[in-house]
Amino acid sequence: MDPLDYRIVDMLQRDGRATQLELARGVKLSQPAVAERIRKLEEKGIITGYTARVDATQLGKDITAFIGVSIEHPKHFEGFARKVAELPDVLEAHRVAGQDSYVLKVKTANTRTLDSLLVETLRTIPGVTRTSTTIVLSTLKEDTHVRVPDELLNGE
Amino acid sequence: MDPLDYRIVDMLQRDGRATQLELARGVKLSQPAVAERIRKLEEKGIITGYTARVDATQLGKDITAFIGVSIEHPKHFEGFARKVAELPDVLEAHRVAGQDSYVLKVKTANTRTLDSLLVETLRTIPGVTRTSTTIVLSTLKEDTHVRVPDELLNGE
DNA sequence: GGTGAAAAGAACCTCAG
DNA sequence: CTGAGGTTCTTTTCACC
Repeated sequence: MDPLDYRIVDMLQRDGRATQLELARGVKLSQPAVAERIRKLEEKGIITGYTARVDATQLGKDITAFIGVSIEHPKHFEGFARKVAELPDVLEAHRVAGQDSYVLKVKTANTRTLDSLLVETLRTIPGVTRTSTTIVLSTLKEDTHVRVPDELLNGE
Repeated sequence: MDPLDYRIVDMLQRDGRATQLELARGVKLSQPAVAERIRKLEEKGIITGYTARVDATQLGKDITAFIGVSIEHPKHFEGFARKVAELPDVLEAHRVAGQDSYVLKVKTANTRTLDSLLVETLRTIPGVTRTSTTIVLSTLKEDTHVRVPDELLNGE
C-alpha cells in the first residue's frame, strides 16, 4: 500500500464505475499499472466490491432506526446473529460494549413494519430481553466513503 | 417504477459494475431498454451513485463507534450540522427522537483519535452538552443494500 | 515494479421498424 | 421495446525498460 494505492481506493469510493484510464490519469500512472493495482487491492480484500447507492425512501423504506438489543446471556449470541443476518430490513448489526449487547441499524417501510420487526421478530429470538429503539427524524449525512488521511494520499 | 425497474436496482446494488447487457439478461429486456431505464432511475434520484466498498480496517480505521450527542437548544442544530458534515471520520449523522439530539456513526483510527474527536472536536461545538459513546466490538453485518420486497420484484 | 503499443473484446449509442 | 449496426472505449497482452 503506497500513496498511489490509497488514491485509487479513494477515487473508486467516489465513483465506483471509474475506468482504469480515468484512474490512471488521476494517479499519473499508465492504465495497465492501474489495472494491476486494482487487481491486487481486490485480492487483498481492501476493495470488497462495488455497489449502486440508492435512495431508500424511493424504494418504500420511510423509516430509519437504530435498535439497541439486550441479550440475557452470551450463549444466545450466536443464535441471535444467525437470525438477524437474514432479516432484510436490518442493514447493520454490531455487537457493542455497554448496556446493550447489539446495535442494529434498520430501514423499514413504516411504523407498522417497524413494530412487527420489534415485537414479532426480534423479541421472539431466544435470549432477547429488551430492545430500545431510536427513530431517525432526518439524516444529515449517510456516507460509506472511508476517508483516507491526507498523509497517506501524499507522501507520508 | 415497475418490477423490472426494481430488479435492475436490486442487481446494481449487488454489483455496481454490472453492464447493461448483464442487466438486460437478468430482466429479459434488450440492452437499449435497460440503458434507458437506468438513465431514468438516475435522473429520478433512485440511483444516487456508484461506489467501491472497502475494508475500513485495512485503511487504518480500527474503531467503529456510535456517538449520541445532546444539544441544549435547537438553535444550535444548524451550526452543529455544518461542523459535523465536514468531519471525515463521521460517516453518518442523524437527528433522532429521544434523549439525544443526534446519533453519529464514526470510523476512526484508534482510541486516541476517538478521544480527540470527542473532546477536542465534538464537545467544542456550541450547544453540545453531552456525548455518549458506544464502541463496536464486532460487526455481524454492515450492508448498504436496501432490499426490495419480493412483491415488487415480481408482479405485486 | 513500471511503460507503450496494439489486439481483442465489450460496451454503449443510434435508429429503423 | 427490439434488433442490428457502427463507433467508441476498456481491458488484456506482451515486449521492453
